Amino acid sequence: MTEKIRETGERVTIRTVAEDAGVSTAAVSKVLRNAYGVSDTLRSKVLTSIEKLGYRPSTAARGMRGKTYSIGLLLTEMENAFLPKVVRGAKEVFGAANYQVMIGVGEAQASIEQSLIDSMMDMRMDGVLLVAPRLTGTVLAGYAAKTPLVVIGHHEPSAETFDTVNSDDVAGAREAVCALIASGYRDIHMTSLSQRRFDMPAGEGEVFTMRETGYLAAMQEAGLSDRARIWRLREREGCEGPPLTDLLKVGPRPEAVFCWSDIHALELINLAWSRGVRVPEDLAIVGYDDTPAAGMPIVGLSSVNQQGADLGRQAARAMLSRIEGRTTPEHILLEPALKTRRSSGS
Amino acid sequence: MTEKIRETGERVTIRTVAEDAGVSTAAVSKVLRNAYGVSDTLRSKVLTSIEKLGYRPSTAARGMRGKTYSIGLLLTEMENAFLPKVVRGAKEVFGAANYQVMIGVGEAQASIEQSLIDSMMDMRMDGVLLVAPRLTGTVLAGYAAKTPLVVIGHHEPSAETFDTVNSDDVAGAREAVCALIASGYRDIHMTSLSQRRFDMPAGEGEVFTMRETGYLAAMQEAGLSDRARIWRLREREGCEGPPLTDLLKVGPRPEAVFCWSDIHALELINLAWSRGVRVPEDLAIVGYDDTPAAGMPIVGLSSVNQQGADLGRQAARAMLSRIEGRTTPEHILLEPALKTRRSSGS
DNA sequence: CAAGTTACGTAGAACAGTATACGTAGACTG
DNA sequence: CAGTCTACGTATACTGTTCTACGTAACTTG
Repeated sequence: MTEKIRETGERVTIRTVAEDAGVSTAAVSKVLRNAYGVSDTLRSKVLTSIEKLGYRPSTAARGMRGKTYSIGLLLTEMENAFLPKVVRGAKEVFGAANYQVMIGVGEAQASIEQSLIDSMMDMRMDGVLLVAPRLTGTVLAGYAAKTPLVVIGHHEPSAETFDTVNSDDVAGAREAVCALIASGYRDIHMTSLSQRRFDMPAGEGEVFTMRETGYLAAMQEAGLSDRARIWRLREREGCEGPPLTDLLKVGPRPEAVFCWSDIHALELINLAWSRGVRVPEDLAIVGYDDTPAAGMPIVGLSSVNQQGADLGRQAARAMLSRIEGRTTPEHILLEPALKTRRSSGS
Repeated sequence: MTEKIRETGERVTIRTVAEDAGVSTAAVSKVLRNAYGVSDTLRSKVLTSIEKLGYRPSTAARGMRGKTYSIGLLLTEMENAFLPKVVRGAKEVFGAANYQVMIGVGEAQASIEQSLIDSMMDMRMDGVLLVAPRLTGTVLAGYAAKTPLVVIGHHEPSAETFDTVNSDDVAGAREAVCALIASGYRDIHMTSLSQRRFDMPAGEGEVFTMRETGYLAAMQEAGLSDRARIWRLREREGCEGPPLTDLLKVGPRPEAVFCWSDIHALELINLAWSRGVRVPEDLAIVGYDDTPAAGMPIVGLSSVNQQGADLGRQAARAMLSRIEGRTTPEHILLEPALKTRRSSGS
């Protein structure tokens, strides 16, 4: 009955290896997971067979009972030039721990994000790492109940079931605005996004909300509250719409603008250039994220660097410890640093 | 014996659904795959149970016998701003066919690329789509024997076992160089990468090789062969090294430079700006890929657009038809188009 | 109305691993 | 020298699907 050594076609499975090495499949499995109870002789026998046959364990099968040694990483969109560093940092740590990272791209839609997270769980990935998701804390908690979850770029310090890793956006914004004030600017406006949810407790929410808080705090500390103004632009609208062009009109034009992201800052700097508005003489600009484009000499955009690689690394470490069994939440905050370039004046 | 309805903990499997709907697991599976042999009554019974229980099929288990409805997409690196469009195009087609796309990032190292492809196959993904891989045709053929394989940005027109989708890099380069010639430039140089393999038949190889061919052809057609010069820069060295700065020295400085990629072109345009070399008056520049940075008004870099989204879409279509069973190879070539901006003169 | 199709469902093997219970040989103890 | 402990391997149940083979009921057809 066990004699049917019929050719299984091509695929070399754990059984092929076991047969070749003259041991049981479980023994092979043990060697693979270097579990307890394997002698050196057995181990080497199995290892040579694996080598000889070019065997690779199937992650799919593995996922049914054990772990898959893979992590799902969800990005909201690929266009944001800030993400590569985060990914690189995370991959560095995960790679060292022998985890593979598979990335899903959410196209900036909550529904796509959700279906991707579901897929990652369906694939039995060992954990899911979210970067700047467009999901509410409730939804996140729902996922956290089913899989180890770590979130980057989403402030939720009271979350009990998942970890968050963030740059201190309040401090970053404050630093940027303080630098503008120190350079002598007084009429400092800010560009931000339109709010999607209004029911957030203080200290929670999306990163741009935190940056607004930092902006307002810095303005207030300098006694400039009455000059503060936040231009809320609809997302994906770009800066072509009336709001941002209005910002450049001579009448109400501020002396300086703090942009919640380089996405806005770069559009603004280009818009200014196109209309002959000199930067920083007529308009100083500070961005956020310190993307590669900001660093191009021809652009020279001052921008807050939030150490993407470190965010990624810390998040990956949190994930690993959570996979190891940690259940107490961790909420990590990293210090950003303003990178000063031409666009913010002297 | 079948009476042990002991609580399985939490997980709702195909069995839970079958029990709830009062049918066999196979019936549920059939509904899921909408296979032949399911009555409307049975279908709706199963569907309501699925809905009620919030059941989701496990991709991992699915991978063991059937397909996983997931595609592995391998990117060489994330930094290249040309990739998002390709990904978006591919996701568009895959998404419509209900496939999930999981992305792996190769960090520009062949060994990492290989381990990612292996992982994707270990996860039993239904196909693997490679973008500008650093792998040889032989290695690619090896993978193609084991899984449906489509490659973007790697010319291998004689490959029998996998498909390729490319922009016509020879034509693109020729168009770029012809445009420069038409604008009156004669001393036109090119930047490229250092060759890694020299044993390629004509018509095969990496994209920059093709672009060199197009450059040389255009120069020859204009009788400028003796003025042609290719500066080969080591990869990842950036443009800080001696070669590229040399290019800007007054003595041998060309009138125009065709860069194999915006990566070089942007560095060059910034380098020129920093040194007071006017673009295009002192030096005209044309890049390749038409990345977002090239389109910024402040940069104004002319660049060859190779329709990334279309590349992605075509590749995804090829993948789907290959998964459906096609075995004859397809080698698709798309027409690029030069986007003219300030940097290439009048 | 018996025989032959056709449609619908089901049981159970298969897939490629993990994890656990259990048997055994050798070392250690009193 | 019998009894216990421990280290090591093995057998086997288990995971969540797909898929093949088969049984049965309803519907045609002669």
